[in-house]
Amino acid sequence: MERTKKITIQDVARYTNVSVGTIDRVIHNRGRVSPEKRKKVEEAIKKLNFNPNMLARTLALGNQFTVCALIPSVPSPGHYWSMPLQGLEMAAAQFKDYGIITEYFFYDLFDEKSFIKQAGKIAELEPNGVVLAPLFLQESKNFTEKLRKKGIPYIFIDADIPDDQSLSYIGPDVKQSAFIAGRLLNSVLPEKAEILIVNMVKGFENASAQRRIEKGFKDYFNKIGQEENKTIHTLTIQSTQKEEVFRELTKFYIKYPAIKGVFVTNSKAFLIAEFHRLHYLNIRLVGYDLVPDNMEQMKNGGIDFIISQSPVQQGKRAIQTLFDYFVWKKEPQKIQYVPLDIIICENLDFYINFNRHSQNGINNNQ
Amino acid sequence: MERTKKITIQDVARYTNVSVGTIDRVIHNRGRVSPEKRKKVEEAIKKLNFNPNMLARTLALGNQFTVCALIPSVPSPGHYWSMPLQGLEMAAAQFKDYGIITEYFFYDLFDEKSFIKQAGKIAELEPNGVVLAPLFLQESKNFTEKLRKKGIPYIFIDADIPDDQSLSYIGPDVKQSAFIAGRLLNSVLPEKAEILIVNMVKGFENASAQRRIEKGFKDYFNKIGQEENKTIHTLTIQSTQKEEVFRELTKFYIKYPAIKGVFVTNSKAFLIAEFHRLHYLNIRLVGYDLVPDNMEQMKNGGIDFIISQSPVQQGKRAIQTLFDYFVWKKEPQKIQYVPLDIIICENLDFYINFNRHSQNGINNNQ
DNA sequence: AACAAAAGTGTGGGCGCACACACAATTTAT
DNA sequence: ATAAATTGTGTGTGCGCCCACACTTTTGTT
Repeated sequence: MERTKKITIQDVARYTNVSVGTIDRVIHNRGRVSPEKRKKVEEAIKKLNFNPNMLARTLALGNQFTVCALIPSVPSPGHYWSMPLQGLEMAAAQFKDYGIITEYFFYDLFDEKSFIKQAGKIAELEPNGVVLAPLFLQESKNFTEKLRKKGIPYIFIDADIPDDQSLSYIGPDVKQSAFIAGRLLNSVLPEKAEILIVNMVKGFENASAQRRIEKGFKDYFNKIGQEENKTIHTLTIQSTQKEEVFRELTKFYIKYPAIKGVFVTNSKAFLIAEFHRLHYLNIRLVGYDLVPDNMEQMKNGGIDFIISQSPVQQGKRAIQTLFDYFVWKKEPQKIQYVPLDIIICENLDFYINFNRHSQNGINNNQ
Repeated sequence: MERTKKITIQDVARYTNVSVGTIDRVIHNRGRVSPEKRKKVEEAIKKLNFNPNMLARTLALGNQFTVCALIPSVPSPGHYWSMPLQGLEMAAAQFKDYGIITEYFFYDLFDEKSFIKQAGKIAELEPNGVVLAPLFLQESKNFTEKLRKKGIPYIFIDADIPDDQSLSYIGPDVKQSAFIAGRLLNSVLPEKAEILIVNMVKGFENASAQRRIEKGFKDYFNKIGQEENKTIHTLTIQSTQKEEVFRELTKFYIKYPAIKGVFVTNSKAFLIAEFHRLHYLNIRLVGYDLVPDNMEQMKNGGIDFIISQSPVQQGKRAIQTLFDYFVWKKEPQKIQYVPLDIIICENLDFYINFNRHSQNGINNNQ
């Protein structure tokens, strides 16, 4: 078909009888151009509908930006943190040719020392930007303070530290996610029922998130005026080890045998599901995150609902945001909540498949 | 920080003591290079980890691709089809500088003549690729046949024509979406209940999709062994006009006053919700698509679940797929199902907000 | 052997843009 | 008045890559 000739800076120059240099000057308005010509050029740009070719611009500028990502390591293939990582990598590939260089620093989810160590490395590198999952509260605060002093912008993913001067937070609205959990669990429970919230903590993870989840969950039942009908217990287990969890659960269920629904505030709902299955307990279960263990339990009916917080998106978005910030000088929104997907047995497969394949990415040709 | 010098074709040339021309020849293996040098170059590329800069390549090649999108027009701001369009536009902006030129052709959802007319225009233009929503079955078949003859690849979005030789289908798995609807409705219904499926058709839309939805919905109840407990009625209304719909509903509900749950197979669930509200009917309701009217009814409790089929994603994906096909010569998957999001009152806002803002897009800086 | 054809290789121009620099036309300072 | 600083403008080079073309060497043919 007849090609709509794309107009270049040269076309504008010819049209206005000035040199490309002048055009360039008015585009970047760095002065040195007479008012008349400037006006003529500006009009021509409008009239010809000229937009600079970003590829050429990027190529000509040739500047580079390094961004460091500080996230938990991925101990096993299907682990939760493989998903944000995947998103980061996809976006990194996409923007590679734009001069975005992405480096990854992994820390042990249960060892704040490793966090400090890796954070130190990043601080030393002095990158142009940082993406971090601030799972250790105090250590993260120390780190971001250092970054602030050096003038390095940083973005939180997955968990937030409110009131911190981060460039942006990209992750779930935890309170709302708890509301959803409440709603979902409530929908499959009888009018009157006892409910259990299970917290599992190990190490010194950013526990404020868990507390906010718990609160949101309870708030939901207040909000809908069900606080009379539903008794909500809380069980906090200082481990994610199966044996330990099972022991605590046994103890609890003996004491409170009337539990009809359970809400697990982290990605370990599958443990509870296993327990239920083992003891032939017919208890509704809601949990977080589309990890393989949870998917398996969902498929065989041990988990009723999974709330997924777009982990891949989070990674992608983070890089995207920094890219926009660096290259287009676009100030991001301070808070970027991601979709909270409700997963049930029936739509499970789509979420698995859709995110696997070359979701997007300019450059996924190898 | 010390910048990881990105290696170029020149570096490879210097390293291997051959000219860039030769390097270029082996990269695109278009022959004319002796076996020894070829080997040396290939090794060097591996060793130096050279990847060609896609920006430079695109710039140098300078070829253009026109893609035409044939979709329903957007009669009002919040209309369903504004969302796929939004996705198309976002992706179009993203790939503009890569030489992808996107043109839109709109047809009237209720007028197959307009479809034929617009399709004719596209055929005349002979673009490099086409994205179409094949809502008119026969007309679409005629169109794609013409495209096939001309060797123009095309992609279906939103609705599929099975067994057609399209490059790809990007849209929901309708059967599965109906399963989800069944599951959701069932979860909020008593053990024994009467259910109503409402079809609304106007004009000659691709009705096979609706039939597949209906079948999938019924299949779900068979699958879970509830066909005994649930009586499923079907009501087909030949209009989407409020008055007409209300009249038919009245007639139906008088005849079958025991209906406890309704499943609407298109995006007009809000009409049913209004009717229920008007007559103080406490009936559970499941429908499709996050259009403003539905959102409003969901907020005031008239709709329990909305299933959303990632409309924005569909548009984005379509352009992305053609881009990959043209520029990277990447053969797409024949079927690309999109996520089926389950929307409830509690997560509604996220879906609204998240898709509005610069979801992504290299080039959204103006 | 002589010469044509083919294979192998390097050079240079161009894609669209940014920017440094040279120079001309001012304006300002001395 | 002249030198100096300032403003206005054009030219040229390079970003990394692709490709047409000229050139050299090898191979094949009668």
